[in-house]
Amino acid sequence: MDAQPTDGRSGEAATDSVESASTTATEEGCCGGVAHALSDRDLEFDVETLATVGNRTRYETLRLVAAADGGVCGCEVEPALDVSQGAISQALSRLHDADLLTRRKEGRWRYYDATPRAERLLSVLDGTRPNADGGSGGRS
Amino acid sequence: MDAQPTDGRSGEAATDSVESASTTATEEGCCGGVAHALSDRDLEFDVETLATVGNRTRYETLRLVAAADGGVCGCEVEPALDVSQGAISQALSRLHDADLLTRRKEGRWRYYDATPRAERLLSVLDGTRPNADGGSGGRS
DNA sequence: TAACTATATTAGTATACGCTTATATTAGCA
DNA sequence: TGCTAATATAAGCGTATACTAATATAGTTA
Repeated sequence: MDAQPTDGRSGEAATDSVESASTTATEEGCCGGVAHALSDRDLEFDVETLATVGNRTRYETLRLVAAADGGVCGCEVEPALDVSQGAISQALSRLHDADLLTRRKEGRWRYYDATPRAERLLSVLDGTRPNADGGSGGRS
Repeated sequence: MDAQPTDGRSGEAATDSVESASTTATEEGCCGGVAHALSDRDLEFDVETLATVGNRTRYETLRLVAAADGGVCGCEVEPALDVSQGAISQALSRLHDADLLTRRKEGRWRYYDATPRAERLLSVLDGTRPNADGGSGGRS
C-alpha cells in the first residue's frame, strides 16, 4: 500500500539541474540511482516538441510542409487532410510555436517551412523505421 | 495578373498508399494539393513513436535508460521519478512496445536498453535545441 | 462600398490520457 | 513453506486533448 518511495521530490522548483539521485550503489542491490544530464528546461522543451508531432494531424501537416520545398501555404494543406480548417490552423500554429515550422506572411497567405530541427527529426524517423529497407512486414 | 502564390507543386509522389490528397487539380485558387511520401502504416508508426516519448514521465524514463549503458532495471528508474511504481511500469512497457527500449529478463529484474531509433532520436533533440552550444555535436 | 478568400480564434464537447491505488504475479531466499 | 522484492495489470478518476462549428479578422479584388 504505502510502498511509495516518497523520495521527497514533489513540488520542486529547481529548474536547471539534474535532480535525481546519483548514488550508484550497483554491484549488489540493483536499485541504486540513475540520472540523465538534462536540465528541466531542455526536458520540457523536448517533450513539447515530441508531443506536438506526436499527433496524426500535426505530424501529417509537418510531413506535407517538409515534403514540399519553398514553403507551403495553409490552404494547400487543408485539402490533403480530412479535418476542418480550424484544426489545420491550430496544427500549423502549434507546430510553429514548437519551433518546427517557420512562418511568413505574404498577402493573404501564410507560408510555412520546416525548421532544421523538424527536418532532422523526420530524417531520423525515416532512417530508423524497422521496415526502412523497403521490405513489407517488418517488425511486430 | 493573378497573384498566385508560388504554386508549382508537381509530381505528386505516386507512392503506394498515400490515401488523402485527392489532388483534384482545383480551380485557380492557391490551394492546390501537396502530398508526402509516407504510407499509412509508417505514418502510424511514427506518430506512435512520437506520442510515446511526448510525455514527461516516459521521456525522462527513456533519458535515464539511455544515459546509462549496459541496461537499467525498472527499480533503478523508480526512485528517480516522482511517480508511482505502476506508472513507471506502464511507461517502460509502452516504450518497449514502441520499439524504443529493448527488454531482457534476469532473475527477478527486467533490464532495459535504448534502441538505435531511440538513441538517434535523442541525439537529434540534443543537437537541435535552440540553446544548443554552437558545437552541435549531433552528427546523426 | 461589398464580396470573397485565407486564416485566426473561440466555445463547446466527446474522448483519450496519465496518473494513483489496489491487487496479482513472478522470482529469489530464509 | 512463508516472506519479500520487482514487476505487471486493472479499475477509477480528474484533466487534457483534438476535434467541430461558428465567428472574427485580414487582405484582395471588383
